[in-house]
Amino acid sequence: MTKNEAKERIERLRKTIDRYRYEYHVLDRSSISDEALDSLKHELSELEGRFPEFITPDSPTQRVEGKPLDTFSKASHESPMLSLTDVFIEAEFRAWFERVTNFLSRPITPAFYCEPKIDGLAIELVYEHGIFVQGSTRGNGLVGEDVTQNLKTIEAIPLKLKVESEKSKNSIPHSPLHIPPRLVVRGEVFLTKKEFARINREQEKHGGKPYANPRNVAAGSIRQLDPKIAASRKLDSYQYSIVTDLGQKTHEDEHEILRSFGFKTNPDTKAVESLEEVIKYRNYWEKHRDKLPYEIDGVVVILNQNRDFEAAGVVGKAPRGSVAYKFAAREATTVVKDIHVQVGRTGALTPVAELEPVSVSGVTISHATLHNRDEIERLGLKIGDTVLISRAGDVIPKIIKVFTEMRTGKERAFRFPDTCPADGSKVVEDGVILRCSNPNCGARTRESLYHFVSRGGFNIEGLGEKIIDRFMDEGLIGDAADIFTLTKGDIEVLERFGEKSAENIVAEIAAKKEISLLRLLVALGILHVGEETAGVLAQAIFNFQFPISKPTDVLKVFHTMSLENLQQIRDVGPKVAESIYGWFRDPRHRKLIEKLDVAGVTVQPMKLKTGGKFKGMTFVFTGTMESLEREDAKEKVREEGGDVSESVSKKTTYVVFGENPGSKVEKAKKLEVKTLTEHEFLKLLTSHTNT
DNA sequence: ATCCCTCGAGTTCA
DNA sequence: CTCGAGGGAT
Repeated sequence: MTKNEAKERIERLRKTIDRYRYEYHVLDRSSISDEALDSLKHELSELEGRFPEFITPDSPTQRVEGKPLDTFSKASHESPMLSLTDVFIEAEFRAWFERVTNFLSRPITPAFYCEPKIDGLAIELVYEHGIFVQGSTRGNGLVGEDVTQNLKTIEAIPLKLKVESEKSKNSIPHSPLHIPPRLVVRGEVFLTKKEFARINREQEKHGGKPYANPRNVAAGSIRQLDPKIAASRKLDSYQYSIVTDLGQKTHEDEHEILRSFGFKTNPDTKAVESLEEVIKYRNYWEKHRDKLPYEIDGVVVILNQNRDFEAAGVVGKAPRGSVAYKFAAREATTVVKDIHVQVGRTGALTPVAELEPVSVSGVTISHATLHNRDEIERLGLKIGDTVLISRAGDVIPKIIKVFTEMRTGKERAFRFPDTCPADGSKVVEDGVILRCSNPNCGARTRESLYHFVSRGGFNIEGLGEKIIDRFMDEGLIGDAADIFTLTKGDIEVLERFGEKSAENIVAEIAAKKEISLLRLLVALGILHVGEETAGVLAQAIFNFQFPISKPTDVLKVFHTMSLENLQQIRDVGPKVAESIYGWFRDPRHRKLIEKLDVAGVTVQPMKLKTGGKFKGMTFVFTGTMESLEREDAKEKVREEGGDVSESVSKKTTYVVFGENPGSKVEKAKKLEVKTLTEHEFLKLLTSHTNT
């Protein structure tokens, strides 16, 4: 990057950040998430680090946050309300503890108190003789806004402290004997995800733009002049610390005392005694953050011994004895370097964005699919744009927003090619999808081969895309049938293939020569025929007029069927029928099937179980199972006459879940569909009761 | 004609 | 996982 380019980018980043910061901090209303804003700020400070000559005093990196609004009267804090230093990775976290130890210049016992870091608004509450008298926001740390009236609408905040009975006083070790004349506590006001979603639904119903995050709405509600608005939003609040000295020795004590006074505290906090346990706690919640009813972006770690915490003092605007151990951001901003077009098995042209690599949810992302032409238009994306990306379902990278204000004018519009990038054939439209018109397109042949050997199809392990590419490029194979006539000698002469690996591949291929009718139909890659439809077809044609034992039998059967015949089959309508009909009448496909026969591929006789014990039931699998592969499990269900589906609906009989189940379990609960663990499923499978 | 349910296809990274 | 669209129900 040249100096001039850096200067321009720095300026644009500042402008963009300022705009969203204004929305965020002053209007409590933002169209982007904090993570997106952080990502932009991060790039800015990095650029400023490389080009310090461009740092200006008004840069967002130089600013101090949070000035109180004039609309509220001011409330001074008894002691400054500090912010927290962030750490993201284990090494940074360990470094923090080392810094503290060094600073105290004495070894301290690693005793920490951990709590979820809620995405909300920090508040301070003052009680006099047990009565809530004042509540305030953080403001600039020294002076905040007096929002007492609004805080009074929150049910989780007691208006009057609870007085413990003599009996319970004894059972709670640190419960104070008396209500102190003055008590100052701090905590967080937040919105549950559910309430946030409800408010956004309302908002959209009235034609407004949805809010980007619950923090903004919580802050906005508390900073309303009209308490009725705050009351209409069901805000929640946890308190987490006591400013007043009541003789508490640890942070854990403070939580206990808070509870005894009738404050609501977070139930998921934990006192631990080692760095490892903190890391475990943090990683646990990173994985399970969706289980919590509120948004969190990390965990707060504090030295549990108040003596240590206080001795550690303050560094900058943050206490040294505490850190925010944050999760990897789920959103980040980056730049689209280019857009290229991929050709799939069906000839579909898919645009893919090449990104400046960026870390999202702890994984470096460098590509993101753009699906189709419409998607690019919808986003208004140009090559060179600065974009916001996330991972759909925490897996698939996705561009969610284009920062048009970051444009320099050098961005190029992307033009979809009129010809296939792989072979130059004409491109034809098929709904929103563009396809290469040439059925023999090289890219399509290649993709079809990948599909042929994939799980679902012939399931030839050890024959991945890289190796297929290699074999094709070496001229060893031209189509799927050639795979079965590969010999050890063919392979072992290739560079980087030894005798042993050649042997393994050949053995694996030979072992998969016998295939079920269902998988054969999937492997062929007929448009609109996936696993489900293949299953239905297999049922329909097996023993149709003659038994099927080899690939050409399949060919014969389909040649006896008219379009009308095909449409008699369940789940087969005009489009699917047309596709199947045409496929088997294509001379190239006929030749392929004949070659498969010659190569020795055979079709397993189908165990046609009428009235298996799963008849009429539909199973959905999710997560990883220990004892058996997902494909095998599906097979077993089908053998017992059951159906397997990929999506949960009210027609689903059972959802079977293994390790790390996806969202399907949630959906099952919502639809009141029964769920089974792997163990329960196996028991059901081996039981002999016909239900 | 219209809605709802499902299926198919394509996609990323380690 | 998500989108688009095929198929079947209404």
